[in-house]
Amino acid sequence: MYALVDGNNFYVSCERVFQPALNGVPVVVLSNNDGCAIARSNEAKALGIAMGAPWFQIKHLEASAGLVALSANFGFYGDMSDRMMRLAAALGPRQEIYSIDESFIDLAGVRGDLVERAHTIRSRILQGTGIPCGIGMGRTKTLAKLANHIAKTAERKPGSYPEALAQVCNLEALQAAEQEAVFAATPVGEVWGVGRQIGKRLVAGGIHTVLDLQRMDLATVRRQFSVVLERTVLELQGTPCIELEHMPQAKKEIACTRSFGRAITTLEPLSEAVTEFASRAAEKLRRQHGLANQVLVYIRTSPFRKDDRQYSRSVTVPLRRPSADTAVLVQSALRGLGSIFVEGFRYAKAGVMLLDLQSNRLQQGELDLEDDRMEDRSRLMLAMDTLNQRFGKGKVHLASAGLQGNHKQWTMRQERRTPGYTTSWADIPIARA
DNA sequence: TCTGGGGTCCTAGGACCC
DNA sequence: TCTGGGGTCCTAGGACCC
Repeated sequence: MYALVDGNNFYVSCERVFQPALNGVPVVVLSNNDGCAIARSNEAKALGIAMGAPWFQIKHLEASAGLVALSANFGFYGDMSDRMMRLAAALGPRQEIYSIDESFIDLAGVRGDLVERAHTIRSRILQGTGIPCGIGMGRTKTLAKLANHIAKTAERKPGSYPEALAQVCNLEALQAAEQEAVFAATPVGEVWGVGRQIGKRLVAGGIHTVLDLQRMDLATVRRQFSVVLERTVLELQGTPCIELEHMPQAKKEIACTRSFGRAITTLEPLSEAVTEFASRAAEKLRRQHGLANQVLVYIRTSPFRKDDRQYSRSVTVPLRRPSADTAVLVQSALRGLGSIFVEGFRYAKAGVMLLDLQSNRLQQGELDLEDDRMEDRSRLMLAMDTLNQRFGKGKVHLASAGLQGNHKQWTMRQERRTPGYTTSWADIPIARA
């Protein structure tokens, strides 16, 4: 048995903790560049705002419907997430932190009334962090996800499901007929692993609900779709195929990519951006004690600007030896950039990815005379990381990232940023009696 | 004017080998 | 008259997730 604990409208809920005036108001949190809505309050959903809706298309709701939009404050959300995860962990013996607002809990060996226990944990999270969440439980991770969706929908849209399933839903506690009714009332696209494309194909084939999918013939699913969807059907039928990942796995690739605040046409600001992206990626790589064997860099124009001539290219630069050295990674990325940059386009986005990662504990011994120099380099990297951690991101960086004070042409827009309530001493809220 | 960022897994097809 | 079969590795692209 598994549970899935999931914060409701997570980023919006975080903001509401410190701005209670936002309760009951339609609120969205915007992606980087204030580009599109990535979290919506229930009131915003009720206004018909879709996930990922571009801000410029819904901006008029500010005036007409009192919509409030905030720039994403990921540092703050990450801190709230840690607090929530620590409380959620008490639900069972093992926890997998699946995303910033979701964790799976293995319920093996947990005794007593699971629904009651889940309600207790839910209250503790609400009291301890101010974040409301939904808890779903089932025999497999896919069923737990589904139960979570049912719990949240039952709360948000009374009448959609039995009232008793609101906030906490344990599918195992339902009678067979009740479970069938609930599955028959849930569109197939809500299943974990069924996205837009597969959902469309399923519906075209007459599979409309979770119940339809659960009853599909496995061989047919495999033949017409893939082993991946077959696994999903097995999980819906109660056969576990996806294990709980108790320990966080080392990343297999690390990316840092950004859209620019406005279009870039020349090489110099692109070089600055690529330097910074490679530096950020290198920091992440060192944090997981990894080394990269290849660096990929890409640049592209905006596919949304139909009138612009389009260009999109990437190149992979192999490294002479595995490395986590910012200077090595930046140089490789810049060399790659030089090979794909073409004048005459309006660039909207660039990115650096570190690929073919390995652990630095497995480093191949090398017969060369540079060992001392390499030692010095890794001490330099450690010093840089420590300084940046202590005094703030990017305080120490390579000169090609652009000197501070220079106004960077490519930085993103963030016009509605809220304070770092729990992550910055200067921003700590003050309580008044 | 204006549309995010960071991941994983699977598959098909080509290159290459014996 | 008339040119095999099978395996592995790599890459690009597509689908999914939050």
